[in-house]
Amino acid sequence: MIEVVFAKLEQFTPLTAEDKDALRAAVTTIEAFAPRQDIVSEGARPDGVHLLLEGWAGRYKTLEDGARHTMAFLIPGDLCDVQITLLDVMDHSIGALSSCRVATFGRETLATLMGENERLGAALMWATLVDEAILREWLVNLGGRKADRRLAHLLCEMLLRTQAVGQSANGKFEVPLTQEQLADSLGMSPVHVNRTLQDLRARQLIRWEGKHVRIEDVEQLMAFAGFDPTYLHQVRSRTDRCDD
Amino acid sequence: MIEVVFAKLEQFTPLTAEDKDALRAAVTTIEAFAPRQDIVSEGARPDGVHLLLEGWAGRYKTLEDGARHTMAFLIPGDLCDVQITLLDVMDHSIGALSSCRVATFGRETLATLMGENERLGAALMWATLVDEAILREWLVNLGGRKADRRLAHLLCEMLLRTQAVGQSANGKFEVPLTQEQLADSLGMSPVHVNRTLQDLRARQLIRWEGKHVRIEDVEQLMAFAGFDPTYLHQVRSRTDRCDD
DNA sequence: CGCACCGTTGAAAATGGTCAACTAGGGTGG
DNA sequence: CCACCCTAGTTGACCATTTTCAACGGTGCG
Repeated sequence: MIEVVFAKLEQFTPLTAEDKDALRAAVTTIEAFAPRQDIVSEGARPDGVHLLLEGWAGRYKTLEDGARHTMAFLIPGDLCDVQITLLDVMDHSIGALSSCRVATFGRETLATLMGENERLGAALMWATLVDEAILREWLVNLGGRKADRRLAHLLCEMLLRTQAVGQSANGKFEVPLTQEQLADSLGMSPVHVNRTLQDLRARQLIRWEGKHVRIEDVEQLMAFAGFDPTYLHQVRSRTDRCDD
Repeated sequence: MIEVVFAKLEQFTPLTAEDKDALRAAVTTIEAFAPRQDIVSEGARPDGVHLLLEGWAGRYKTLEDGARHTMAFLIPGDLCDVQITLLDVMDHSIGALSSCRVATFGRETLATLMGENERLGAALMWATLVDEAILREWLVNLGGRKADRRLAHLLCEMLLRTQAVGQSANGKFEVPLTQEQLADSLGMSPVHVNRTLQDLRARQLIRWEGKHVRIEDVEQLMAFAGFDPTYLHQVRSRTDRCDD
């Protein structure tokens, strides 16, 4: 199950069997989380580094008025908090959006591992830099694009990211989110997300079946969204793979 | 002139005279940039790490339609690209917003320095983590707050950040930006920035004199904006200082 | 069966964008 | 020194997008 993180990291550089064993050995616990449950809470000083194995989670803050804003979607293979824990307190929370399984690494274990194993260290560093690049793109997406392009852009990103860890096939992937959770990340109301999704469906850009999205013509959706995949820094290109 | 970065880093931890000398010695060049000139361009692979000494710069991307979105304001003492250059290509640009002076560190010089000097390494790491925290807060600001609160929130941040490097006194600081540049960072039109500024002035929350902003009652502005300074992770509190 | 959650719809209202014009100030060339 | 021009800030009127409120239908589950 931890294999998913290998797929993630190997977008950047191939890992040896020893690298993988070392990572496997660094895992201290594996826990399950229910939807809406916090994996790491604001104000806490977590003891370990969390790796998402199954399900989706979100990085979020709660505003004065009680509204929630999601700053990142975390999918299987994503590390939640490699660096952040170096600061005194978490300035945001990480919460499960669907049912999740989460592995925890000991903080020091991982730190020494990154120090000793240069390839692994670089791969983990690359992963956090990509997360930051995604954050920047989200800011641009929110600040500069209208609702329909914005949603389309998010879906393009989801396609490429799920593809990279073998969670999509033939342009079809699972989005285990409610429209409200999507709304919280896009800075729009749930109602408008609903209408915008309908609009994208009407334009034949996407197909939505239950919790699954299918994108027939990726080129067309990317053109509509103004999507440029450079920011994902997926060095080694990857073809679709089936879920295992 | 490089002293400004000491003020910045000492928000996190005090530096010794040797630390400061080491940093000073790592500087290879100091350059001037005119407004609208790029300091680092998208697509480039910069050779050094840039430190802003004077003036303001912005991290930005250009959208499909030619619009520009600013993802961060950089003020004196800020490092532009400590980590980003580890990736293959810059996925965004850094441009001067006012007249700037910029110091450049040799990439390797700084890397070995961070490796050898633990205190300096930690301070620089802290600085980049804070930059990331600011990015997250901007995302929330953009996604979750209406125009007036959003602008007010940005001004609160600017006050605290300029204060921290001795660039503000008695709630008054310079904002060397046009309303259009503000608009590019807030995801709103220049016209609406103008009207929103007038609104804040009418509410007596801010005073705007030329390129200078004065905030009489910080508490009130923060309350209006829903501003919580935690995300700036200013460990060591600092009082106002005069420009030198 | 009934409750809770989610997606969906309609209509009214608010927020912010666009367009166009006008002003004020600073610099430049005649 | 003045005319000119460019930029930045400002204003008004109109329009587009998005939010809000309220209601309804389906579905899964205790």
